[in-house]
Amino acid sequence: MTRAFQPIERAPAYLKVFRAIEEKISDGSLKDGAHLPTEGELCAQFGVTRSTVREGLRLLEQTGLIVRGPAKKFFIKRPAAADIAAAASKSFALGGVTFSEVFDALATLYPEAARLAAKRLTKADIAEMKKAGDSLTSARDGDHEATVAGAVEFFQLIAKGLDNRVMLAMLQSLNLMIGESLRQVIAKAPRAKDRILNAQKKLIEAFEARNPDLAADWMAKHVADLKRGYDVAKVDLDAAIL
Amino acid sequence: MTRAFQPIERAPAYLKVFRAIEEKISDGSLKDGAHLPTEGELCAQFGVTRSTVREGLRLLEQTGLIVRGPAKKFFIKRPAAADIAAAASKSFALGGVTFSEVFDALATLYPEAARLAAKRLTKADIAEMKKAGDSLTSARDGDHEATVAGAVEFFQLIAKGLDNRVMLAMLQSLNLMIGESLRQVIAKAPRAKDRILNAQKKLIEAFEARNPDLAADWMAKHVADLKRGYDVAKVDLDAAIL
DNA sequence: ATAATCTGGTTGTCCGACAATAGCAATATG
DNA sequence: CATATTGCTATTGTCGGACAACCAGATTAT
Repeated sequence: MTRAFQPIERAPAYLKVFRAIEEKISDGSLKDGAHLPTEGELCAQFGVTRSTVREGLRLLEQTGLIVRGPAKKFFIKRPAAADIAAAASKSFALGGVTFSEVFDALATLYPEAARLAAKRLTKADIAEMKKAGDSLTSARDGDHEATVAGAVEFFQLIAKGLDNRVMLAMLQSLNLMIGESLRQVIAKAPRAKDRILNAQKKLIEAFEARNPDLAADWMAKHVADLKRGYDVAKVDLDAAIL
Repeated sequence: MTRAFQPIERAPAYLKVFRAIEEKISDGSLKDGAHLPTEGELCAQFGVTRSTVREGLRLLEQTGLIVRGPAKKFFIKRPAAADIAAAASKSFALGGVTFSEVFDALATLYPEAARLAAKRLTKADIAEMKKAGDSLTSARDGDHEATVAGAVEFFQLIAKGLDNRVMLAMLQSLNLMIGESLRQVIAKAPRAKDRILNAQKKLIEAFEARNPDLAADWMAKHVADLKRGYDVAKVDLDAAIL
């Protein structure tokens, strides 16, 4: 039989509020940085009560499309790579992914990232890496926290230098997840800092020489080294991260 | 002056509700698949009103930690790779990433994914790929939708076969984002289907031969071919996806 | 036994209210 | 005059109660 009627779309009002605002953001009617009307104003426009509007706002809030500004007003914000990375890594953690999965991804992605980096990093990027390396060098030897920070910082700089928000978000989410385990490794592996510094030096050289293969190679070694660290530190690779 | 008092922690009640439930989920008190108490019950336990509880629930809902089951009850769900991928790709789209960024990531990740796949895919995985290939082969020639579906399906099977949820999520988010542009390419590139099928065949051979280098190589070609398709279809690589 | 109906519990939405808060203006203080 | 204090106002956060819509399961009718 021919269907004379389409099913009418039934969705809770709070969802419609959410979608309506999301739509306005994605099509550009609500520009990045603009602020949302007050709850009362939204009630009037949508013709629903504040409770309903507020439920919609909670959805937007959690999606990261709006952020609180001064005076508790909401401002439109298009999600940046860092937000996506943070949300993803949190979800991964809640989903119970293991160290081994994270490490696996790291070992797969980062050598290729390094390869790209050798082609794309600007002189300024490389200069920043050197500076970060210097500050790590001068850090007190037993300062594990500084070593972890330095190692992650280096990864971050590579990711940023790729000039690709998708890859940046992916690499950053790995960085976030690897942090804790790195802490354990560095605390227990005696010569970790020196080995990290050496790998960074070699990588920077490869970047400066614009030698993608060499960069990928050293990054692979760097990651493999980290892998050995896991064994030394007796990190259970099959355990869920955090 | 010495501070005698620490700032007392002030957070809206709805946020506390969210965090409390999130905490119970992540520490395992609320197991996957269990159902949340009714709103009324939660009100009683937290000592807040339904409006407040509901705002907290909206946050959980959007985070993907709870899903609606029968009778509109909420069930606990630890986020799966597919959820993370969907959320990430949506955020990327809202963030305005371009085709070129997505393609760039694709070109970087997938050859490595294929390399891993050659090592890890089970016979069953490969059999499934063959079957998918067969159904694509038998699809009507002008059926672009089936071709797109077949191409994406193949990518999905590789991603799944890696047995790594982190990589799965990343690859899936790329798959989601590439879908639309793939549609444009296939509609305009006359011999697209044949070339895709050929690449798939070669890849499957490499998988069966357990030859990682060969697999990576063919995947690189496959991706490069897609790249040419973009030129032919005159897709603006600097345009935002969707 | 199957279909139709009732029923209790739950969600979605509304209304109205009020305390807490933050920004801003008016005022007091030096 | 400049700065600190206070008061005002708009907005948010929370409350309580109310009711229709809805759904699963029990009950009744065919």
